[in-house]
Amino acid sequence: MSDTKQRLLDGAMETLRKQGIAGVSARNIAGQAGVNQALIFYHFGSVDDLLVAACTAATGERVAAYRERFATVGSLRELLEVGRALHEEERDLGNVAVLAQMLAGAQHDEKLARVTAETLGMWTAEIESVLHRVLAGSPFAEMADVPGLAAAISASFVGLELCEGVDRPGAQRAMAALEQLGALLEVVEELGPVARRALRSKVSKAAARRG
Amino acid sequence: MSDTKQRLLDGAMETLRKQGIAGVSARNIAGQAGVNQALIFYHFGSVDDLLVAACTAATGERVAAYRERFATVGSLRELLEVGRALHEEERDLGNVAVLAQMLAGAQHDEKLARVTAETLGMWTAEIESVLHRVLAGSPFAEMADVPGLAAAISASFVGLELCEGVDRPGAQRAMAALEQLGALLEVVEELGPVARRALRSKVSKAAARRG
DNA sequence: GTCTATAGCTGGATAGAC
DNA sequence: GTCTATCCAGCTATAGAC
Repeated sequence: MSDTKQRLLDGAMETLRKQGIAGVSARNIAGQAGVNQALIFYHFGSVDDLLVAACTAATGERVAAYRERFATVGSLRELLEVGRALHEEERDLGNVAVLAQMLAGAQHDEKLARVTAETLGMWTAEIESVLHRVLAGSPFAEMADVPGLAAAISASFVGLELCEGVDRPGAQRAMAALEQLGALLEVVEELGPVARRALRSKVSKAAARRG
Repeated sequence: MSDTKQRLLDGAMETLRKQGIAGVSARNIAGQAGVNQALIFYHFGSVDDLLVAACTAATGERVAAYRERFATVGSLRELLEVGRALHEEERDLGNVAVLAQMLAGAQHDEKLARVTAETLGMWTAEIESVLHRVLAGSPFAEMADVPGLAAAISASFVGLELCEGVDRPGAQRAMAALEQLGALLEVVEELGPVARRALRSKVSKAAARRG
C-alpha cells in the first residue's frame, strides 16, 4: 500500500470524524491528508469510492483490536462494563461517531449502505459471540434471540453516540440505566424453576403476538 | 404564517427525509417546496436557520399527535407495543429518519445541536411520563433511574432507525428482541419479596461500582 | 413578497505537463 | 505518481426590478 493511498484512507476517516458526512469532500479529505486533491480520483476513482474503501479498512482494524478484550468477558455485567469502556474509548477516538455518520450517509447512498452494513455486522457478530458464551446455560439461552439481542445492542450504542453529541449528561444517564438493566438480567438468571417457567411462558406469548 | 413560509418549512423536512443531511441545500429545499430559492434567505436568513425553524415546528406537531396514544398505555408490554407501532408509522412517514439525520448533522453544527436536543427531549419527556405511570408501584420505581431509562429508549429507537436503513431484517429482529426484554421485565415485576430484595441489592452494587 | 440575475465560492472530475 | 490548471455544476447570498 503506497503512502499516499494510506494517507487518503486515514484522511477520509479523519474528515468524517471532524466534519461529519455533510463535510466530506475531495478537497477536505485531501487537505486533511496533506496530498493533492486530484490524487483521490487517480487512486480511488471518486470520493464515494474512497469513503467506502476507508470504512472497510478502518473497521477491520478496530474490531480486531477489540476481539481480545471481548474474549475475557464472562458475564452479562462484564459485557456491559466492557461495552461501556469500549464505547468511551471509541467515542474519544471518534470511531463510534464515524459509524454514526456512515449510517446517516448510508440512508441515501447505496454503495455506502453496503459497506456500512458490513461494518455494523462486524461489531454485531463480535457482540453476538460474546452473548452466546455469556448466556450459555442460562434461562435466556433457550428463549432469547441472541442475534436479535446483539443487533439491538449495536443499534443502541449508535443511538447513544448520536444523542451524546447533543445531550451528553442525558446519554450518560441512559448508559447507566442500561447497566442497571444488565444487573437486573443477572438476577433473573438466578431465578428458581417456578419463576423461570412463568418467564418462558410470558416470553412465548409475546412472541406469538408478534406472529 | 404565510403560505410560502409554510411550504419552505415542509420542503425542508421533506428534503431531509428524501436526501438526508448531506443533501440539504437552498436549491433542493426550494425545489421541493416549489418556490424561488431566494425566498429562503428573505424569510429565514439562511439555510441553517430554516432547518432549525422547520425541525422545531415539525416535532411539536408530531409529539402532540402521539400524546393521546401514549396516554392509553398501562403496562411495560403495552409501552413496547405502542413504541413499535409508533416507530413503524413514524418510519413510514420518514420522521424517525429525519431525527436521525438531524442528530448526525448536529454533531458538527451548534445551532442544529440545540434544536435537535430539544426535539429529542420532547420525545424523551413523553416516554418518561409514560414510564413513571407504568412503573408506579412496581419494584423498578424505587430503584430505576426513570429519566435515564427514557433517554436510553429514545436513543435505541434512533439507532434502530439508522440500522434499519442498511439492514432491515437485522433491525426488525433487534426490535423483536427488545420486546422479549419487555416481557421479561414484566415477570420481574411479579417477583416475591426475597427475589426483590436480591434484585435491589444487585442493582445498588452496580450503581456503587459506577461511583 | 416574489422574481431574475448574478457575484463569488466550493464542489467533482479531467487533461496534460512533469 | 504527482502536480498545475481548468471546466463546469452547484452552492450561499445579495442586488435590484417588479
